[in-house]
Amino acid sequence: MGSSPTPVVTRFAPSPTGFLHIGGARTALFNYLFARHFGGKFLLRIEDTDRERSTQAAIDAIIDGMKWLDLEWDGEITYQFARAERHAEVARQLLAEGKAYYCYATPEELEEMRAKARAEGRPMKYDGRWRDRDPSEAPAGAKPVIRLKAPQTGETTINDLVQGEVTVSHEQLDDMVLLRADGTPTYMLAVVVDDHDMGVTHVIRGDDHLNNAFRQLALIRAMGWPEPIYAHIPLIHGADGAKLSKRHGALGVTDYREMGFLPEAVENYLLRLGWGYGDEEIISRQQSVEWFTIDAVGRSPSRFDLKKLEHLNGHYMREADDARLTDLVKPRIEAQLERALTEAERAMLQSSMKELKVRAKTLVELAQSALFFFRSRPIPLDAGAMKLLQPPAPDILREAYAALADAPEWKSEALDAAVRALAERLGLGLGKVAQPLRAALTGSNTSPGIFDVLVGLGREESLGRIEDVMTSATSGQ
RNA sequence: GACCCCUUCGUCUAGAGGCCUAGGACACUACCCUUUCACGGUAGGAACACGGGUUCGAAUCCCGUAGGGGUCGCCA
Repeated sequence: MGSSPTPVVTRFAPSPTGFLHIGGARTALFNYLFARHFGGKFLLRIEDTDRERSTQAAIDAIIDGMKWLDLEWDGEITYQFARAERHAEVARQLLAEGKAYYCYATPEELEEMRAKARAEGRPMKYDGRWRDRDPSEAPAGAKPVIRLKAPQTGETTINDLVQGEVTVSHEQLDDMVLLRADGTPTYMLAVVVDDHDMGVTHVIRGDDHLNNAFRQLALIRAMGWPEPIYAHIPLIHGADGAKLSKRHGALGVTDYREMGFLPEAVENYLLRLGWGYGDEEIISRQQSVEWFTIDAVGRSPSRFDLKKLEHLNGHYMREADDARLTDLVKPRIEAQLERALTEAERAMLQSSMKELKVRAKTLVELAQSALFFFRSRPIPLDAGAMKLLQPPAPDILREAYAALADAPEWKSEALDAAVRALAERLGLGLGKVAQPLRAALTGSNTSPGIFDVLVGLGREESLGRIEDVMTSATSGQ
């Protein structure tokens, strides 16, 4: 493993204006893995300088999502807004050094400027009209912003760990606002100051920030601070190829928890989105820390594929501990049933988990498939079950009832033997007997193995359910 | 509009000049297993955006074209 000359410090810096979305989660994951790979630090900073849009609920949701994915950050969370005075101090320093200046241009003026630039096919940037003007020319009573004097000639090349060498001409840069008219810092100022003060060595973020990097670098250079290493990772796109948004059903990372996904499945999926390690598909946390390198991240955006996530989730559910799955699925079942499960029922659920989990791709499906165990008699029958109970099923069930009732013990092997013997005696395939039984016992045409169902349900409940459909078949319709 | 980035099966990717008649995974199809559904196994269809170079040889290097994406706020 390579060791960095300086300790690696990465950071995840979401703005709390909504939940932790799936793209943000991936950015956090990459930052986390990169730091852990090098034995460095992974910091969390909440960019709450937009007082209008930042909410405590969003902060809670982000932290909740990070914890769910087990992305443990080092040290305390940094809240950007709390550092506003420090940001302003940097702006004033730049002003004092002549590297920044007051600008009195009004919003209307700027709007007009942009419209004109666009019409003339020029970059839509601030034209620097107050750059060299004397503040004495300022309109009376107008509140100025502070702008950075950005370089106007030459070019900057960033050696991005993901994007490679990217060069932008300084003519493309404009004098960005550092401090707003109300004295609060802009994002551009805040990130640069915070990253510096926090000792961030590697800025790993979405490539929607690639252009910002050049402007931020101008500020860093004005301050004479060390430049961080950048890695701009491609965004996740929806199935239609456009930037992921709510429309694509890509919600907060914790919405995937609601949808019944396991965090390790989401993590594995996110990791493989835009990154690969040979033909490896199933990758543990330990392996990913060991294998992860940022330069192996692809440069092209990738699309979100729920099917693959489901497949991965099915895999991780099969591997998951039965007790853990039981705890996760129990509340879902209770919600459906609108009652609590007894201790005995919980135990039964757990002992059936081995059979149940191989058939489900999500916890939602798992809960659904386990529901029949806890229904009270007579259990509801779905369309598939009704079909299986058409004649001659009732007659077969009568025979089955007797055979099962006579079984020497209520164990899988004994019941298996009894039912097979019956099928043979009737000259039928096992399926001809098992399917009606399944319908009677589970109310559906799909379920775990019929003998596991019988054992799980127990003798009394099983025979009772068979009896229910026998009687309703004779009396009904 | 300007600038920046991207382009291998439907999707995620392997591939860093000959190992590629392009590999794996998801999805799909067929078959096997089988009491149903899954799981598992086997097989199959499916891609180097296009056009020029460079080279003995290009998915891999260069240049164009087309398409897609991103950014251009006193938002972050």
